[in-house]
Amino acid sequence: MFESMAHWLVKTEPTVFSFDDLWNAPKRTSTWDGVRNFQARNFLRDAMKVGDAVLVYHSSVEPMAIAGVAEVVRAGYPDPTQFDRKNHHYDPKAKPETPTWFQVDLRAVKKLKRPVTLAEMKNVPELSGMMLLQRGVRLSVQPVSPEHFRWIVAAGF
DNA sequence: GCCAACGTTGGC
DNA sequence: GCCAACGTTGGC
Repeated sequence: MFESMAHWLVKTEPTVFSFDDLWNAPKRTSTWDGVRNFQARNFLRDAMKVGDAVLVYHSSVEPMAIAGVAEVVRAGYPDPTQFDRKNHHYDPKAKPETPTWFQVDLRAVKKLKRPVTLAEMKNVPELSGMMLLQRGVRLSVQPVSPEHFRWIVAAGF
């Protein structure tokens, strides 16, 4: 079971929702909603499983960095914001019978003592294959190899 | 604030 | 089904 645990990275703009917000949420848990990209949706819907480990990355902020580690506590289920007309993420084409967008629930597990910055990661040869660091890749939910995951957690400890 | 890169939409 | 136009992401 443990060996099949997958590793992920999710991006968030901390001005909207930060790792600290997750850390301070009831039970340190929150839904991870609002993803509106099909490839990311597929990971949320089909691939992320309870117990999977997740790096939480802060984008569009100084410094851009991995802020902490979370775990999946509920696997993919329909994102209700797609049906909410008043929500910024409302999708008029989505139908409750056949939801388009999915979310998971995440629980904060570990706050890195030292955020691991994008600038730092770019200079680490071992991380050069990370999807996050590839030119033009802007997936907000992406898989991470166990090696890359371990390197980052160790660097931030 | 800029803009490269990418995803989506819609006319044809 | 092509592809130009448009919108978004997200680093710089």
